[in-house]
Formats: sequence, structure tokens, C-alpha cells
Amino acid sequence: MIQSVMNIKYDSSRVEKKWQKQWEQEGIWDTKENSSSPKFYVLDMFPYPSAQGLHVGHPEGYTASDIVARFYRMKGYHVLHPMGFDSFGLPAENYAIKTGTHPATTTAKNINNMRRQIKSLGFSYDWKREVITSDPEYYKWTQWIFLQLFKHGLAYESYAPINWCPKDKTGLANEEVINGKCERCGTPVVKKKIKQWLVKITDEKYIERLLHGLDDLDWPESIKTLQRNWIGRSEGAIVNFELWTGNKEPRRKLSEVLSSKFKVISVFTTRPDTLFGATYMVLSPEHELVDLITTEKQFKAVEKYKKESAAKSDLERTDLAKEKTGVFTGAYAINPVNNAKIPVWIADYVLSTYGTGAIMAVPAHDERDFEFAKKFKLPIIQVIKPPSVMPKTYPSLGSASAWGVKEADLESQCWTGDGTMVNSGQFNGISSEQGRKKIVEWLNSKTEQVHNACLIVHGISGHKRENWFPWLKEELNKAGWETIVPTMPGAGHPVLNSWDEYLGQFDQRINENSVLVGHSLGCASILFHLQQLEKKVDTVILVAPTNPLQYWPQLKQKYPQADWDAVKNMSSAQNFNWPKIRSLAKRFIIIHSDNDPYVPPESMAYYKENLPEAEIHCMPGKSHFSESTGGVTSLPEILPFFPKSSSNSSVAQATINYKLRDWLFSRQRYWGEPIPIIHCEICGQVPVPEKDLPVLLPDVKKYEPTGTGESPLANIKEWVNVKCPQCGGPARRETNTMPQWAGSNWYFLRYCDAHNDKQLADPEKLKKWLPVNLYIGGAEHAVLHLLYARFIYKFLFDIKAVPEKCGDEPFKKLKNQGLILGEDGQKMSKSRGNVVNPDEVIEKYGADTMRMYEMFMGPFEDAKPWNMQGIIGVRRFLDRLYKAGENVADVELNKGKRSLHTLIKFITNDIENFKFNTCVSHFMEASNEWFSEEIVPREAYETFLVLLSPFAPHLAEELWEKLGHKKSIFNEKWPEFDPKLIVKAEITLVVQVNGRVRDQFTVPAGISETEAQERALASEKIKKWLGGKQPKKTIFVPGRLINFVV
RNA sequence: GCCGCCGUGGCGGAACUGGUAUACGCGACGGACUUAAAAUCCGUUGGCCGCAAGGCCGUGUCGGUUCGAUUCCGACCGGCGGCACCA
Repeated sequence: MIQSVMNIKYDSSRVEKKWQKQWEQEGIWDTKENSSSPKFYVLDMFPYPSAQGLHVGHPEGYTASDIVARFYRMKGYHVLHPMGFDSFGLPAENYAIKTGTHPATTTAKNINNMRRQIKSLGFSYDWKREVITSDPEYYKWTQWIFLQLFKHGLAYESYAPINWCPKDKTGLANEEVINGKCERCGTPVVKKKIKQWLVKITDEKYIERLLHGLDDLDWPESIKTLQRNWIGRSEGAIVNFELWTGNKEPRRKLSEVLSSKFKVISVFTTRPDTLFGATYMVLSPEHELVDLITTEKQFKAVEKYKKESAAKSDLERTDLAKEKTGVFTGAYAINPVNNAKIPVWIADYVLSTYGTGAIMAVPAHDERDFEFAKKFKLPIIQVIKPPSVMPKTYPSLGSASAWGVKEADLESQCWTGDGTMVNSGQFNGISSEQGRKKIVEWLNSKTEQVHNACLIVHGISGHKRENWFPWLKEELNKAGWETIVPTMPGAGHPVLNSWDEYLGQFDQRINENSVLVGHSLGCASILFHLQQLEKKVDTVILVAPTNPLQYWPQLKQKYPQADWDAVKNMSSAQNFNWPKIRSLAKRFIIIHSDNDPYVPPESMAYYKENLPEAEIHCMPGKSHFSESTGGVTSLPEILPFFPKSSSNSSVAQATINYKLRDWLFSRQRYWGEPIPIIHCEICGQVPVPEKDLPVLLPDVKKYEPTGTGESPLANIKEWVNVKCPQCGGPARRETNTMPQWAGSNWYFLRYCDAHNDKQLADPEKLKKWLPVNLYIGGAEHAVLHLLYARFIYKFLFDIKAVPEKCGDEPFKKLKNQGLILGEDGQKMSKSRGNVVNPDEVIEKYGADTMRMYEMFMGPFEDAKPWNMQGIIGVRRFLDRLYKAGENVADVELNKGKRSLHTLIKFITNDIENFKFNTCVSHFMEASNEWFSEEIVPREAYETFLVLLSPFAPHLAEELWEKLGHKKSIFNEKWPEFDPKLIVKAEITLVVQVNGRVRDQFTVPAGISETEAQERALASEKIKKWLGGKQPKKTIFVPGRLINFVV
């Protein structure tokens, strides 16, 4: 029970309030901007201002960072130590739904309460730099960052299915889904297809940097591993399996299938060495090819299975799927290594979102495939022989037969490790590691050399296009093209309508053998897309290229009803980076006519100028629209320009896959930063001009999300309906808000220049402070916050918003505080009733006691239970220290010098090594040694107070003042220890016989081995243990022990 | 299942680089002060045997390396955290 401390002399609450007030008035924690001393940036993860206020876990991290901040200040550093609030989020919004109180009101109230609580612990924060993410002055720059992402093609809208929490009525990022349930409310998550904004964290430009950047960081290894696993890089190969053309009763004509974008089934595998053991294939039920290949006979079963798996929530699909399920499609594919005809199944153990959404199944060497094959009686062929001898032999571990079992016993288990290849044709006998490489090489070399992808984009040139493209497709098919990716027909202006989908399909298929064809305005699209893709291709063919600069304004007028949403990419035609485009293709071909009103000489001049190396072919007498073809000319005439069969088609291609998915950046909720995009019917997605930022979050009457995927903002007509900033036409604001994590991934930049209204922060100030030297917070942010913040920082670095000098990693050193558990050893929670309220602790014991106890409980990074009884020990220590102040006298510190300097050394080292718990122990030990005496030497007492001041600032300051000092103790320099004074004159030498302690005595510290031996052998006890025998060997550890071996 | 971390007194924990295991604190027990209690102060406190000197055992379990292991290696058991059909 909490015991009364009323009659203790030290009145903590009075003293603490007194100094908190005085420090604030004097502004002694204000950051000194102009200082030539080295900088140190100590950052805490800022809290969400919850209604429950501060948790005892918060002060643990804050105290540690405060100790470090004060320590570095006293060591002469120039320290930035700020605090703020991450104040957008669901709880305030849910509270608003329940009570009608505006989230801003709730948030302000909670912030005030938490700020009071934080201040009551006496931390040395520079509150003048406080950052609040829901403050428009702040989120203006969150929006600005979003606009930069958008302008760099890293923020995009998509209709893909997302994780949807039915209770919170909002989309969740993958990282927010835990065991198939919503991180916040535990509701099972379902898939929902809604329009959403995503941020391309998986962009090639960033993903490897996010991975490798971890290598040099001073972070806990566990967090780095967590991030690496989350990114989930795996190396392997994409292998193409041809469809078997003899399939019976196809529902679709073979030509239809083959002319689709899937002529083959592509799989991703990390084990190409097991290809000879691939006895069947599995597509995920969502795979687009399923419809095309399923046979009439299997159609019903496949449809039923697809429906079933679609209806399952993620939770059911993973949790309940202990038993594998699946259905045969009726189709077969050809294994490229041995031309074996293997069945194609669908099963929901194959994920549509990873790899290509299809696998080759090698039941002998993959647990899941094995299980599936057993259940559906599919053949199992062993192709890897497990090593029969262990890499290292340990006789104690029994015989190697334990390993041999796996070789023989394919009935009940499979071998997923490496080994020697068997049943694999010419690869028999080589190791599986080698086989991985060799099989991929071999497959590539034996394949007929043809192109594998042709991307065709036409313009909006109108009527006859429907004829041109199917025909082109067919002709190219006949000509032996491996894969033709067609345009998608649709209403109005087909390409434009399907533009987004269209691009997505190509991206992975395009490689250095691809040919890209554009017609009319599609030429600009092709070039722009190529530039965005940043992949090398073989050839770019431009047929009747119209000058985009000339045409877009006209077209907008001409086709006001068109889906101009989709034209956005082309509106950026002004942004062509010609040198880059020219570097991306080996060959450029331009085909035009001399009789084309849409391709006037200016257009040709435009392309000639920018693509000087292009081969130009003029078709005399043709026009832009030709009767039969819809193109500039008839196909037979342009086909010769398609380069034929000049390079490799990749049947197998080494590649890399990641688990990480793009970051869901929109929520269908209210209390968040509005996404600064305007949707115009003509111009599409238009970024809000920077001068119009911030887009303020308006008031609403109802906070409930509509549940249909729209936020409550959609109901405010006067806010939603705006004029397009580009064309002035009618437009609508984006009504989704940003996710919880939007504001928190750059707040540490803002602290450097918290009130700048011209830019997110002055680069000069960023240069001064970044990167963060020490970042302290909970391990629960290991993935979400720390990954996103690193990504945004790298992006800001790339666009030069973060100066080059700062580097592209924001947090040099990271420390995670361990969880503080309840007294019952369980996680603190309201329902368990084991929550400790910091306010009460401070009231009973004082802030300094609280701070020191939190440090004393155990290692900073370990989880440890709170103990109300334990805290009294710290309080007693502080009381004794307080009392000892009365006995301070100006006496010479003679013998005490050594222990004083030892203490300085311990405290200094332990702070540097984050061992705050042992600091407290050292303080207590020193206190027991010195302060129970009648006379306390001033030198010892004062130095002790300076060392203690980062831990117990109020008491240290109070006692410092009582000693007669006029200036704050925090102006003191951190004491240095003198190594000479620490050396002990005498030590206890331990004498061992056969490694067991048998005697010990005090000897001069520098005792030599011979002397030590003499003394030890003289000991009666040792004589007894030696039993008259001569030691075989003597081990002498200077300053510690001597050991005789007999 | 996979990845990471961790097992030391009644409890939180300490132990440098392989060198006296259990520092410091809590609790418990005994004592002082007090009419009494609280508070405070002093002492004892890993287990077993012994009057004692002293001895034996002891850092999750079993084994290994070593003159010597809480520390290094191997296997296992138990706990915590994360990921989870990632091909």
C-alpha cells in the first residue's frame, strides 16, 4: 500500500513546483541556436494525446532522453530536445461520434492535460518548438509533402482491394492488420475494393535503400530484423510455363487465350533448382488467367471455389486453412525443363498479392505443396537429395541416420533444404545452390529468340481504331511474338478510360526485349510511360506522332465528356526528359505520312529535334485515318518496321520479390489531414496549388463515415465543390483524409524550425540539427512509424528538401524502452485494473522519485513489472540525501577521492551505455558510504549533486541552492574523473586450487606473479588443498587471482 | 511453423573482455526508539550438513570446450515479442 510520507522533511511537491516555475521563467531549456559547440539532437517519440493521459510507460522513455539531454548539455553540447503531439487519429473521432464533441475540442483538452503531466516531471524540453500535427500551420506541410509525392509519381489512386475494418469503417494498411484483425478494435478485417490513395514505398528507387540503409544504423538488431522481414526481399526467378495447347473442351478459344496478355503462366520461385520436381501448378483463385483456361467440365467447380474463397475473410483464409483446399481447372501447362504436361489447379494457399499470383508446385521439397499433393493425390518427385552427413560432425549428436531418414521417407515428410540434385537430367549430381543459377541460364539459352512483349498505345484519334488493333495483334501473333499486350476496348476513348489499369499490367512484363508502339497521341503516352518506368526497352515505334503540346488543349475542348482523369500523365508531356527517354530504348522508329492533317511539319520537327537518332519513314499519300486500318497506313506496310526475333525471350529470369506493399494513404474518416487534390472532370487529378495550402479541415455535422467508402467530408457540398485550379471548370475536392501516420513521419524535421511559414523547415537549420542523434520510443513502432518515416525522409532527401549534408537516414541511433507491466506482471490495461496513474505516483512520492524509480526498475530495454513497494527505496535514498545536506562541511576529501572519481566514471559510462538502472545503484552505494557519516565533505556532496542532477533535477537544484549557489546547477560542467585516482592501492587477491576459491588476502595492487605465488603457497589453507603436491600449472590474472592446478 | 529476445535468491535485478555469483533496492526476520503504531536507524537473510572451524550444492535441463563458464559451443525444456500458406 502507498504509505504516507507526510512527516518527511523533504517536501517534494513544493520544491518541484518551485523549480519548474523558475526554469520556465528563465527559459533555461530554450535551445541555443547560435552556438559553435557540437550539436546533439535527442528525440522522443511524441505521444498521441489520449483521454487517459500519460501512462507510466511514457515517462520511462522521456526520463531516459531527458537524462541524456542534460548530460550532453553539461558536457558542453548544444542540445535540441523537443516535444509535441501526434494529434490526428481515431479515438477523438470515435468520441465525437458518441458524444458530438468536436475532435478538435477533445484533442485540445487532452493535449493540455498531457502537457501538464509531462511538465510535472520536470523534463528539459524546449516547449517553444512544440509541434501539434492537427495544427493547420503544421499540416500545411504534411499536405505539401503529399503534393511532392504526387508530383513525383509516388502517390497514386487505385481501385485494388484493401483491408477494410467494418467497425472503424476505414481502410487499413497491411501493417495495421494483426492476425487478420484490425489493430485498434480487433474486428476481423475483410477485403473491400474501393478507390484509395497509395504511396509507392515499394518504388525501385526506395525499396533497396530502405533495406540496405539499415546496415549502418545504430539500432537494436531486433528492430532491424523486423524491418528486413517486413520488406521481405527474396531472390529467385520468374519462370514461364507454356499452356498445353491440347486442352479438351476449352470454354474459350485457344486463340483468345493466347492473344490475351497471358500466353504463359508466369511463376515466381526461389528454388528454380527444383523445377524438375514441379508436378503441378497452382493459381490463386483471383488470378486473371483462371477464367481463360478453365474447361467446360471444371467450370462449375472452379466458379464455386472462387466464390467460396472470396467470401472468406483474411482470418478464415489463413487460420482455418489448416487443411488445404483447391480445385482443378481442367487445363495443363508444360514444364519448360522436361516438357512434362502438368495440371493447373487453383487454391487459396497461393496468394494473389505475392509474386505473380501463381506457383509451380514441387511437393517433394515444399511443405505446402507436399500437403496439397498428398491430399489430392498428385505426383511427388524427389529432385533434391538431402545431405547424408551433417556439415559439422558432432559425435554427441548421434549418427547421421537421423538425416538420412528424410531422404527415404517421402511418404510423411519433405525436404526443404539444400542438397544434391537428382532426377534432373543433365543437372544430376550438382548441388542445389549451383543448380539454381544453372537452370535459369540453361532455360534462357535453349529458348527460341523472340520478343516477349509489345505494348501498343493509340491516341484518341477516333473511329476506326477498333479495327486496327485486333488486327495488329493477330498479325504480330502470327509473326511469332511471345506475348502481345493488347489495348483494352471500352466506351468513349478506350485507352484513356483504361489507362491506369493498362499501365499496371505492362510494367512487369516490359523488359529490354520489348517493343513499344504508339499511334497518334499514344506516342506521347508511350514515351511518357517509358520515362516513368525507367526500364530499358528494345524499340520504340511512333506511328503518326502528333505533338502533344499542340494537341491537348484542343482535345479537351473537343471531347469534354472524355475521361480526362486518365489523361493526367499526358498533361505532363511538357515534362519530357528527352535525354532520359533516349537512353531507355535501343532504337526509335517514326512512321508518318506526307498527307496527314494531324501530323503537321511542326509535329515532326518536334520529334526530330528531340529524338535526333530516330529512323524516320514517310508513307506517301496516306492520311492519319486510313479506311481499313484506322491507322496511318495499312499493317503490311508498317509491319516491316517491327524488329523481329532479335533477342531473348525470358523463359526464366532472375528476379527479386518483396513482401512489402504500397502504403495505404487514405482513410474514409474525418479527423485527419485533407488530401490536397482536386478532381476535375476535364483535367483529372489536379494538385492544389501550393499557395492555397493548407487545405483546411472543415467542420462537419456528422462524424460518421458514410460506410460506402466515403468520408464525412463528402457531405459538405460547399467544401467539396470547387473550381478546377487548372481549367476553371467544375471540380470536386478529394474527400479522404490522410492516415494516422502521415503527420508523424516528418515531425522531427519541424522541430528544427517549428514556426516557419515559408517552407517546412529552413535547410540551414536542418543542416544544423539533422540527423537525429538519439531517438527513443517504444518498440511497437518498429515497422509502421520507423519504416514510413525513413521512406519520407529519403524522399525529402531526394527532392532536396532535406539537405545533402544530413544524409538519407533520419535516426542514427535508436533505443526502445521496454514495456512497463502491471504489478501482476501482465500488460497494463483498464480491464485488468492494473494501470498505474503517474499523477498519483508524483503526488505521493514526487517527480524525482518517479523518474529515478523508472530508471532503477531494470534494464531500459527490458519489459519489467511496476512495484509500488519498490518505489519507496528510491524515495528513502532521496530523503537521506536531503538530510545529509545539513551535515555538509568544508573538510578535505582524502580517502573519499577514489570512490568519488569511481562514481564519476561509473555514472558517465553508464549513461553513455544506457545503463540507468546501475547508475541508480551506484548513487545508492555512494550515498551509503558517505552520507550516513556525521560530516559530509562538501566536494563529495557537490559533485554527487551534479552527477545526480540529470536524474533528479528538482532535488539537485534545491540542494545546490541550499549550499549557497546563486546559479543553477545545470550551468555546471559535467565532472571529469582522474584515472590515476581510481587505481586501487590494494586489492583482494583470490587464490584458487583447480579453479575453486580456497583463500584470499589483501595485497598491493601491483603485486607480481612471483610474489603472489609465494604468498599463496605460504597459506596454510592452500597447503592443505595442494596436499603437498607441486602445482602442475599456475595461472595468474593480475589484480584478480592466482590459480594452482594439481 | 519461422524470426528475434530471455530464463540468476521470496521479488525487481547486478556481475568488466571467461576470473570471488547474488552488488543495489524491495520484502521477510531480529533489535533500537515509542505507552503503542507508523516513520526512522542498526543487524541477519541462496540451499543443505555442522556446536564450530569448515564443507558440499547452486545462475532453466543435459552435455561440450577451459585451470576456471551466469558468460563461449551443441541439444532440449519453459516464457515473452513479432511474422505467419511470402513460393
